[in-house]
Amino acid sequence: MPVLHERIAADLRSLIHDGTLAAGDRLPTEQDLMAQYRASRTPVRQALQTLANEGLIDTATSRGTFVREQRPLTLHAARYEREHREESPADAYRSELLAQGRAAGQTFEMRIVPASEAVASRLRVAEQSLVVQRRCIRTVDARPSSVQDSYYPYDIADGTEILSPNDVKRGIIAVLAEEGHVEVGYVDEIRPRMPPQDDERRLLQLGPGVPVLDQIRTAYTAQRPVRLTWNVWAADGIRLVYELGDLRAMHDEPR
Amino acid sequence: MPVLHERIAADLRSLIHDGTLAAGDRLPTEQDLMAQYRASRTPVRQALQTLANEGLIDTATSRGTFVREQRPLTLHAARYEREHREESPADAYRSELLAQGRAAGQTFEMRIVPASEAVASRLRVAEQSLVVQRRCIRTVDARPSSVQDSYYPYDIADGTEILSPNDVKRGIIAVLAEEGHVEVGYVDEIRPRMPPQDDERRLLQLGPGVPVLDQIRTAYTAQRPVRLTWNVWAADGIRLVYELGDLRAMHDEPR
DNA sequence: AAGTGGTCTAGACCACGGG
DNA sequence: CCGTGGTCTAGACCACTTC
Repeated sequence: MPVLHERIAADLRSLIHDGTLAAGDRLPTEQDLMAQYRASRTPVRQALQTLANEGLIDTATSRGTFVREQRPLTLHAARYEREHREESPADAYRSELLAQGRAAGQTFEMRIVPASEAVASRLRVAEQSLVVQRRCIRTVDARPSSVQDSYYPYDIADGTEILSPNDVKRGIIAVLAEEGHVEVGYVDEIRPRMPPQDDERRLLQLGPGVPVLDQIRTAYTAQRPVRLTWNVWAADGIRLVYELGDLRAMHDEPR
Repeated sequence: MPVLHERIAADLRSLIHDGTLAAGDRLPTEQDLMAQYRASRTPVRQALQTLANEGLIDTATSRGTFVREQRPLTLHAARYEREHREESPADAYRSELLAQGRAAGQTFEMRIVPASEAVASRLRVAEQSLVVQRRCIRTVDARPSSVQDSYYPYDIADGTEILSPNDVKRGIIAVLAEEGHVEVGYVDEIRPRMPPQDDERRLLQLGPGVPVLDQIRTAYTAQRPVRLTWNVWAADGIRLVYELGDLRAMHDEPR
């Protein structure tokens, strides 16, 4: 038989998995659990920390411990259908959320910043040279879901709507294309990262110990990289899907 | 100023980041830290647990606490070059590791098992119907790196090398093609998952609290799904790269 | 045998949120 | 004000590794 804190964790995990404790429900207090297991606070708190690490619960100081919503968002990062339908990415994002019964919101912000090493090497510009950063904080069901920073070389953005501080309805990719920068492909890097920087924690409203997922897309014309889109997702809230090849005949959704 | 355990964690984190403590080095013992900070064991252990969650250290019972190797493996899950060069996936994997100065190893195992719900829905076979499972445990630098389970519908595998208990040199995709099952595309699902099941923890030699990344590839012919390849990676040890579109002119490597 | 991390007890004080 | 989780002290015993 495992040790006490593991038994407590296993018991609570079962209650959550079998639905006795549903999303949003409050768990027994630490005092309750101490009484129930005739244990001291240490193993009780260790069990709760384990579950918090698993993303099953959230603790709220002075209020209690609550079962976390477990509905990861599914996003098609590359989709056969879309490539052949000319929908703008922003619209695709919104319609994909709606299809999953989620409410999408976003805030925009435009800044001109010196390129960090990570941005410069991908856009192939000099470090510290100016790039346009368009930040989009996306919310799902009124909770922050991702921080998306898109970067453009300044020489490309200059004099275009890319410098607009607002959402560009037809999509930045279309703007780039009109300016003669037609994207022909992109490279996506997917990298889980252990707990985020403090500012990311705030933006995404993450508890400590919750990892994030970077999705870094570098888009190219036939000549050069023209766009870098850096998404940071809460790791336990996201599922990315890449569809490759000719899947016309295959359009069912795996679960 | 933050609380004690956060200061201890921050101090140790700095020592690791600035190289004072290098990969493989042993950290001060809990007793040392208690003396150094004139603290009790609780905040010391909490600090160490924080770092363990961040994937920075490993604790080894009775031996000490050690700085963890921090060199994520980069794998091209989809690559323009490869699609046009006809290298078998297994070879591509090995050569990619070699290019990063890593030593690759793998063990094979073949079993015939009833399809779980997750497998059945993706391969579009009945739940509990028989499928062929080929398990490949991959090691990098003599440490387990991923567990890869490939599943094939039994009617397709029957009478082919897919039932062989050994590695198939030219690759299973080639075998499938010879049998008339030519893959035309695939769907990849990328899903971070909070700490893994106990058996996965053992196979991947993961500490508690370390998340994993599922990469689930369902490959299709023009008619049906014929292959399901389910990779489980230690989340902090992997970076996946997808190259899409015509990137012939663009073949530099982002960092 | 000595030292290490893993587990657990029994207390304490605090800040914060809600009646 | 009271209950909650967050932090911390000061001990204890254990299993295991290393010498």
